[in-house]
Amino acid sequence: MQENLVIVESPAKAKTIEKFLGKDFLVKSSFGHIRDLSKSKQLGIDVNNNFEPDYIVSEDKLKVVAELKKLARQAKTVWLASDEDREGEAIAWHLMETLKLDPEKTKRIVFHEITKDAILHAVQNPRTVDMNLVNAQQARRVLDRLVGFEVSPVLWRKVKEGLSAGRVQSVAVRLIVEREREALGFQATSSFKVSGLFEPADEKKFKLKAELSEKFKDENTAQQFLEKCKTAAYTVQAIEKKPAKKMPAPPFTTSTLQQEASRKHGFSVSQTMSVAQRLYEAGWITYMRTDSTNLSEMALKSAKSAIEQLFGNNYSKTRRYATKTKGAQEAHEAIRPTYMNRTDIEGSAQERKLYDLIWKRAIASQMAEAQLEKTEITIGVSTAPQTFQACGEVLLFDGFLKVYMETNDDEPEDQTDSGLLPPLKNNQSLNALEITATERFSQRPPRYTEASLVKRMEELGIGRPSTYAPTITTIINRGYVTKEDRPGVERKYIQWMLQKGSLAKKILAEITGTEKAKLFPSDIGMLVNDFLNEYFQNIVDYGFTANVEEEFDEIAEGKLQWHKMIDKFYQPFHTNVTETLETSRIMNAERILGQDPKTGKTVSVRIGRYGPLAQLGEADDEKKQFASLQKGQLIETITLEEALNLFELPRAVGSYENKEVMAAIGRFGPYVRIGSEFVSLKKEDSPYTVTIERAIELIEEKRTKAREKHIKVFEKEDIQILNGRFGPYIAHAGNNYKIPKNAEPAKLTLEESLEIIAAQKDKKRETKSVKRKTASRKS
DNA sequence: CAGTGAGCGAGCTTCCGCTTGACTT
Repeated sequence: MQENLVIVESPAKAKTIEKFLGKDFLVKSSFGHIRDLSKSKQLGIDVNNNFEPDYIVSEDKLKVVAELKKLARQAKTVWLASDEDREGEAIAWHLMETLKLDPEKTKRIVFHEITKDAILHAVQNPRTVDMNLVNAQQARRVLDRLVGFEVSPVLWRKVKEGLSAGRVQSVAVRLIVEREREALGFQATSSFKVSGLFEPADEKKFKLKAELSEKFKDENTAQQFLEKCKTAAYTVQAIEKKPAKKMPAPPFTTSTLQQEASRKHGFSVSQTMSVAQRLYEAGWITYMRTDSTNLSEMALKSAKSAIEQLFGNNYSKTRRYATKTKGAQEAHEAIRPTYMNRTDIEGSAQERKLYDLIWKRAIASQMAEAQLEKTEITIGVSTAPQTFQACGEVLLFDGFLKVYMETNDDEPEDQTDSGLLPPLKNNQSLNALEITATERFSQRPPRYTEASLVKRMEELGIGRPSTYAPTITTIINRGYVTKEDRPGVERKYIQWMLQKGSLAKKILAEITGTEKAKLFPSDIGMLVNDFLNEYFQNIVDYGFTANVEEEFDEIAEGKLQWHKMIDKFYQPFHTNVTETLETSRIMNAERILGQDPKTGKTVSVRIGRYGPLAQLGEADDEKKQFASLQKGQLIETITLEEALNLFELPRAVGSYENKEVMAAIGRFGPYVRIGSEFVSLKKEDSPYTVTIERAIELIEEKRTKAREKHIKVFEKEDIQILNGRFGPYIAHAGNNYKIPKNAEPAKLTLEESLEIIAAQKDKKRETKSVKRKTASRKS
């Protein structure tokens, strides 16, 4: 039995460290926190006794704790090596308490990078658990419990059961609700942008595109300008050349990795995290939950040599990045490849894509800046004071751009023409081939993507790298927010063009406002947000976390007692909770839309037991009718006309096979129903107008498809050859198997089918064991 | 899978952060 027991937070880290420490050390993992506030009592906190927390070992940690307890008893020295931040220090303290460790034989150590030197150095410089830091964590934990467990029940009483509120999630919802209202209230304004296509008057070798320095507010002034252009002479007034440079971005943190993986590969935030987790466990990258942009000295060195080898000495430039993020704890390095010279890895397509991104970003961060030359040419118009500008950019030295360029959140609408500009001289005269004035609209604020929400949360200091993805899941699960696509709408715009001396107007169309995988608030999300804003303004204040963080810092420095800080917060907060329970009304977001012109009955919308609904008739009307609001409709914005339309469904379409055919909109979109048979409508059909002929066509189409579904069945062996969405496949014992390309599905024999199944089962097992192998070899 | 919307009023829901599998579609 080893004399030394080292406890870290993650099992992958344990494996790595064990290699460095050698035989005398046994390295184990606590798998994160081992204790938490109890839930059995009211709050898990005694608010009348200095907020004494009631900690219990979490259900899923009982086994780990039992094992660690046993090993700790057998060890001479226990080394607590959890992260050097608030949470890590608390984990160390909870281990002390729970494992009943003897302070005499317990040592607290920390290291910032996982290298042999750093770890040996840590072992030689042990300290004791920092109670101030632990107390800062207790304050954080207790505050979050108090807020979450006192405000949520208010929502159950006043809004709807099962709802939740919290310091982090409620602000995340607020961001989304406010952005939605900005978008809904947005009024686009338009202006006219003028561009010209020129060529030299003497030699017609090349063409040059340039833009007018001024935008015109309306069509009239734009048109007037074009009139002036009819008789104008154009000359080059100035050519200006300026050197410029571009700097690489710092290496990834959790939040920036989530943003780039989303922009470059369309990964969701949780997808990025689970792929990164696999890369970490296989030993390809450093820890993926970090807020630090720092790279270890070893990483800097190996990046330098990798860059020099791959691109040459002039491409390398060692850079150290300071972390600017509010509330960053910096217990880890930035996310980077374990081996900087490893340009590619084995793994799934997703793993390789994400690794590639991490490698490029880390390498680029240690490369020279790009050198550019920017050129700006000004073209004068003899009949008007405005000038045209052409901008060009020439790359003199690519530097870090050789491997990586960060993308932007706000996709610019028109690309500025970059590249080499043609050789022109001052005072050279030009001909205008065409001059166009195009109507352009101001951009509506875009809805948040998961990743852009994380970015905003990080800016506000709300949430931590380990909680960004789970927070998004929570607000979606509570029904506050949905992630969806919304189609754009067609918008007309005007274009005037001057060509060969004559002016012509065109009306063109573009699609605008398309949203893909964006976050939209639901009615309940908006209602809860409004409720919290009214009664718990301080909790959903954007500065709330930042303010309490300052106090947590004071606690960590030993300048403030944690229960005093909590007491100062709790007294007014709790009074507010009690008063709100007594005074606030039950909220259902009811809106009266007006009267139904046909019946004169009142039309209203509100949140009911199963979600938002429209109601025709007053509450005491015995014949009142209900209809659910449809996807994308909000109580806040629905019109009387739209609400009345909801009562048109379900609609009797006609009859077929002596049965009535109905059309309606369900959870999965518009459908027609005959008996208990449901058939989805196609994009071009509408449940309001679909005819019986069309309905029959759709029903028969579906029936034919269902008949064709079964290509072949071997009943005895439970094997079916089926036609699926992605083509034919084999179904057996609850699993599906691909049919090889060279095989003909209809002609497959039982033996061949069994072979296919067996072969693919083997493959599955193989890939699993390969993964396990790489994991144990590398980490 | 495609609905519901009133009501006895039981007994339940809920937070944030630190970790990794064990689950299902």
